[in-house]
Amino acid sequence: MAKFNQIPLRESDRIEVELRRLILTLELEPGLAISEASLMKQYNLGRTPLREAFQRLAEQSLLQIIPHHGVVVTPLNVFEFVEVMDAMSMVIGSAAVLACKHMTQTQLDKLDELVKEGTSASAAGDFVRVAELDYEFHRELADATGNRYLRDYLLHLHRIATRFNFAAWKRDRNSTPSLEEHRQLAALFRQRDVDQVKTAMREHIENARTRLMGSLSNSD
Amino acid sequence: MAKFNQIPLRESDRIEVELRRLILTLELEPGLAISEASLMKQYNLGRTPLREAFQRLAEQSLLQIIPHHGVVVTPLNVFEFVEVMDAMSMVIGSAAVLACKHMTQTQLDKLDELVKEGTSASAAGDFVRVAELDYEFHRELADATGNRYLRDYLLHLHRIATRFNFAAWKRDRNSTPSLEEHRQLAALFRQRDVDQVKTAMREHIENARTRLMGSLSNSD
DNA sequence: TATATGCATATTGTATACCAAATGTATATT
DNA sequence: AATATACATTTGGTATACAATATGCATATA
Repeated sequence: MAKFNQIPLRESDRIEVELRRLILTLELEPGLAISEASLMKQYNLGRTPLREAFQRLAEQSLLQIIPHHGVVVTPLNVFEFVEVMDAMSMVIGSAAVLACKHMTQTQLDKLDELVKEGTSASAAGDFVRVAELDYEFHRELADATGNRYLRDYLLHLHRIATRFNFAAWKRDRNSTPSLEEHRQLAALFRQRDVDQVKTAMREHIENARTRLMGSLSNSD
Repeated sequence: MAKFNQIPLRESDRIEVELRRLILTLELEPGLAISEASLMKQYNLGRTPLREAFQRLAEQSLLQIIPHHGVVVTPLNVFEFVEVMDAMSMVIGSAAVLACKHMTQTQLDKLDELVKEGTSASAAGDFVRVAELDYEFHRELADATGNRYLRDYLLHLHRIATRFNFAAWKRDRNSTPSLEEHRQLAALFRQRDVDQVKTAMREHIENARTRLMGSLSNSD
């Protein structure tokens, strides 16, 4: 009788999540060639769930499958970064307006909580956690837009951008997402100040762009 | 020495393309449950390429994989349609501006050619072909933006919308994409009239929205 | 040297058999 | 009617074998 109540976790889901984590944090280096055999041994998996995870991650632009050649972690380059941020800039304004209008009390509280957690994670120098919370912050925002397609797009772009965030941080430990801006944004959302939210959100993105461009443009 | 020269076509690619075609044209009815076994026999395939195609199509929101239950063609409902069109509206203006600025002579010619082909396809009552050409038109536009992420997003949204186009057409044979608007747009692109292109493109989307809403809102 | 050719090898792509896990349905029980 | 149980079906995953293709290396040719 139980119908989709508790989703069983497939092996392919587990490895997908794990690989995505490794890719986003750059623990799997951009451009790295991945072989099925090594991952099969390393994670004690069969080929089926592994290959299915590959398909999904490739569809998410995190892997590239070159037929009969192999799987490669999608490389990073500055041009791609510019395109992601350009794309983000085009929609973040509309997204912020929608989110501001629809955001629930619960979501507002969640934003505050994320900022608080982020502050301590930042103080502890836990960049991985900071990046996670940054993602969660933007997820609340994306959810609040109430538009599924916009939501998925925003989070897709954010994930792509995350890799550049890590790349910048690895070169310059001072290059971290701005907690202060998140705090400010959370406050503006609570005030339901649509115009200010829109402006602040656009600035937030542009600040992230310039901050990362500085760290990324050292060679490469 | 030959390196990635001619991409070999995998079975999983062939079935992915075929299934996508069937889904977009509604030959595979929204909500339909698909069984591996039947498709394996019907297309004389093994499970592996079939299941990998499923993964990719699910990632494209065209299929839904419910673990241990089955694969379902993603259902259609009016609310989803509204969300797609809202999402499209948010980016189509920026996209049009970029495309207008970057469009090459070759692409301008291609637009004219697509309009011409569309006219004859429409005269012949070949709706499938009209829909194909509509997609190609928007693909040229999306390509011309020069932003990969924006491009992929636009085409993703267009594909989702395509299913609603077919749904509307099946209820009302007079509900077809406006060739005249495409013709007008092609002319404006050629004139490099950014402002007019932007306005016309927005109207094009809104017209499509209202046209389809009329056909879709009869029950369901 | 440079290029071309052919073969051996490794890896991916596909097919198949088998088992485990979950679901849906039918039946039985209260 | 509602709940519980048993069974059949389907998918998820493993293991294995084989086919198809790419790569590397050795050799041959200019």
